Amino acid sequence: MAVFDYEQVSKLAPAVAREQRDRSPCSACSVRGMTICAPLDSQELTQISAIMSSVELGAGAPLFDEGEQAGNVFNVTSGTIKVYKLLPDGRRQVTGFLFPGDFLGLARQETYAFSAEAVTLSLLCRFPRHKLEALMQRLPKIEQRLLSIASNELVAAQEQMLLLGRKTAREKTASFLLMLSKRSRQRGQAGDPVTVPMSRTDIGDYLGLTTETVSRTFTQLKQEGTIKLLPNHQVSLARRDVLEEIAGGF
Amino acid sequence: MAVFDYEQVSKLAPAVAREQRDRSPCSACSVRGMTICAPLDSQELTQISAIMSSVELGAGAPLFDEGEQAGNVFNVTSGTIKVYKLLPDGRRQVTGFLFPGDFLGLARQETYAFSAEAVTLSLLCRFPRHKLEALMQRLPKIEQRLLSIASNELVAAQEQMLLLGRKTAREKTASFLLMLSKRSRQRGQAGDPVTVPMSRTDIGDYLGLTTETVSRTFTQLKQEGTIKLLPNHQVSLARRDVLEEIAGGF
DNA sequence: CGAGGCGTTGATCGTGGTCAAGCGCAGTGG
DNA sequence: CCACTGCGCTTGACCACGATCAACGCCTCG
Repeated sequence: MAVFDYEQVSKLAPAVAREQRDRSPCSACSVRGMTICAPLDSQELTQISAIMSSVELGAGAPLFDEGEQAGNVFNVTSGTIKVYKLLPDGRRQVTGFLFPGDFLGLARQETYAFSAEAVTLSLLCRFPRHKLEALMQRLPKIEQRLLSIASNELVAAQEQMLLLGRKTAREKTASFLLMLSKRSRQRGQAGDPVTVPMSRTDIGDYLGLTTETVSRTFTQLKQEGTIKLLPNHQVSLARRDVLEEIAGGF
Repeated sequence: MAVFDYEQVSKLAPAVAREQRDRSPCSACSVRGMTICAPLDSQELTQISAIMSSVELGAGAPLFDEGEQAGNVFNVTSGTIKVYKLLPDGRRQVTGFLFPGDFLGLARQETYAFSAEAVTLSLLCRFPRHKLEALMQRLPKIEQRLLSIASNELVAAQEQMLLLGRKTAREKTASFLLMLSKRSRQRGQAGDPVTVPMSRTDIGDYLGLTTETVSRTFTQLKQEGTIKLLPNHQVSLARRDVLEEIAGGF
């Protein structure tokens, strides 16, 4: 009942479900090696944890909306977040999925350029932007780390543009599964039976396709024996080599 | 004869046509306010100009190719550059056009993630990466500026993903023209009869369309009276309001 | 046990791609 | 000086990939 209760809360009181100002949880952080905290020593970790608070979001709970005052930046520590933009008539483009270790909220402007929402139950570290900026003055390592993160995201964004502009539905889908698998491995999890926590609609909005086309393409790949659809949002990349061939250089 | 001669050179000896190690041309730089040099005082400009050299590219001349060792970063001072990625079978996605003031080559990895090529006769400032990084240690302002540039590019990349994944040919084309106009104004040039220096093929590869579709859409917009096609790669946005309505919130 | 959300599948449609031809213009050589 | 060549742009006819519209099965949740 307790769990259920709080999921209710996360839906009703949007943005932030539960938060606490932990003293120094960073030392036990399982994804520290991949976040902005990676280059910091234990003394510096204390400094950054002093300005940090943690946030828990239930599945479907919004983190922030496009156009909102950009007061915080975040680090995902568990769960999956989706980031998207909308057209006035409701058409949606998911510009990215974020997993543990990923950074979120880099926006040099005053407002967020996109919306963010939890796909599954998620935990994040939250840093007030002005405090982080003040800290950056003293710890330039953080700034360097942010630049490095931004550069990597830029490379990924260009790859995604290639996918959206020039790949077929089949190629997009294969690329997507390989991307999930690669990122799963990067954070030390299994690369083969890969977890696909997001809905067909979310996948479609990420790949520039409709749910129906995504579903059909999955079925097609399954019937060829290239992938296997398992229970609990798991997909086995039975023939990774074929998938890579279809994806076309990813 | 001299001018003609050197255009020959730029086509035959690809990458770099002409270069010189000017002493301090930065003080006269017309686009300094929008580049990485913007936050520097005159003494710091001397330092950065010491590691800089300038590059001139003829129309169509490549600057670097995807996968190449990423030894330099660049600043465009005049002309137009296109940046693109290729699929193994030759399909191409132009991920961006660069104009005077734009920065190029940010790649935290060892190799370039994309190719770059001159659309028109262009001039660039070139900075060896390792030297710029060394300079960044002493002038953290540069690093901040780079982070700011990267953040802005990231926002633009997300906007482009929305365009590629979710807009129609008509919407894409309208958005493209408005983007050109906006950027032209940003660097202090006319916003209305806007210069469109790139070919229909380049536009198509940027918008995820074919040349034929781009051409047809231009014709359609022209016949409606929304735009006017003028000589010398000029396009008049006769009905900017209509264009903005078509573009759908850009 | 009923309701609603998500995923799958089928039938049909339409936007934009493909294939092809022709035009205009610039550069080239006779 | 002017045909010839080649490229970029346009236009037309046709096609196909993925969208749209619709129905249904399955599972979860109430």
